[in-house]
Amino acid sequence: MTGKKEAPPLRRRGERMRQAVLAATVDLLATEGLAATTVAAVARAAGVHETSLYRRWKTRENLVFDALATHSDHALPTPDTGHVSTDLTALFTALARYLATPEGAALLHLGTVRGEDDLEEGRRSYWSARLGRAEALVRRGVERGELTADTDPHLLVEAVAGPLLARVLLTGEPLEEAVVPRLVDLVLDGARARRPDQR
Amino acid sequence: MTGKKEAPPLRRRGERMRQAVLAATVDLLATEGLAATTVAAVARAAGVHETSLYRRWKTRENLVFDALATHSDHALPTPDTGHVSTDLTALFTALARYLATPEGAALLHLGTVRGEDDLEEGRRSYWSARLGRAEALVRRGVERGELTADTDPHLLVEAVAGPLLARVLLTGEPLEEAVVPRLVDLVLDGARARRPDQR
DNA sequence: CAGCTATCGCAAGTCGACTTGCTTTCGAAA
DNA sequence: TTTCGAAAGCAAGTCGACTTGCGATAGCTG
Repeated sequence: MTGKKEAPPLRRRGERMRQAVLAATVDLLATEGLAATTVAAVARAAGVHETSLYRRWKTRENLVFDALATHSDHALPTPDTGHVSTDLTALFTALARYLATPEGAALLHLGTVRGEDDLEEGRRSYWSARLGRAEALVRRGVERGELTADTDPHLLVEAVAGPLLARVLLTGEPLEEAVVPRLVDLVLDGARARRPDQR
Repeated sequence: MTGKKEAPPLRRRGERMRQAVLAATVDLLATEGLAATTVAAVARAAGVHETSLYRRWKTRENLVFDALATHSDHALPTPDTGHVSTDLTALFTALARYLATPEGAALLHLGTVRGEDDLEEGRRSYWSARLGRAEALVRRGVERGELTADTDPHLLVEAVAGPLLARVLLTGEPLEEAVVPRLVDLVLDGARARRPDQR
């Protein structure tokens, strides 16, 4: 036997526990699928009690979404090629690619805002942050003179991102990457065609 | 007493039962909210056994979605003003207005495609039908010469509808009707700007 | 190192979605 | 009218999400 205790129940607390649980969740998600990623299963895999999960994340959806949101951070680039078109295409192609994976689809489904007030704030802020990143690309394009000053970055980004999300969530269409540049071109052309006296 | 039977347990079957249940579901949804619209509650309200609901609709989500889908049929117009811009604006303004209601939001949430194969076919076909209706408007515009022949109706419609859905589902933004004409203009301008030699 | 408290472990239980096996009855064809 | 299969009623039970109350302890603070 080792000199140390054989298997101290491996008490996890605070941030350490959080990390272990999120890792176990992502792992379960990838290997067993969303349906099998039950709260009890995650608790077992992470060596933590089920109640603790509920106390920290309140609901299963919060837990899984948190895990996926944290995990997805490393999946989306922040391109800066000097051209709005290229930047947007790169960013949203990566998004499309990610949404085509099981994890991406799950993230999208669980990232849906249901109630009004509660702690869904996490969901809202997550998407706001992601879309905000894309809006920055557009703003840089405006500063470079590629787009007119009256361009609405928010609307423009929504027009590109919305269809991608809608495909996955609504019609379940394959979401080929080829649509991304077509969408970007369509929307950018539309933005450039706008007359400045537009109200 | 009446000459007829006083209260024969009001046996409902087949199509009659279906109508009664869907009506009861919509009613519950409107008065008590989505959370209170439990399968047991619907069964009680419709005077039908819970098991019967499961046998016909398989899941609660299918039931509620079916009820809302049937109900929403009367909420969306099929405009024909002679101009693509006006037509699309009218159609999607109505959609935006509907999505702003509790029923509309619920429909959107429950209309989300989750699994792959099963009987989610209803969801997919529902949205395909709606979007197809909008695509017809675009096609008419092409025939009238308002848009070039290489216009992709599917992509164009997605570009307008996607952002509306995304707002409700993801960021939960208010979804003011004013964005609809702006979106329509943006996308139509983009479509008109496309060069025919585009691959 | 003693003390304190937020955090976690644990047991027991609620609730609603969904299933299964069996009986009853409607309703239409023979 | 008789008959017979599909559709509905009914009972009992599984399963997973979520709650509650209480006892145990980790781990920072003085």
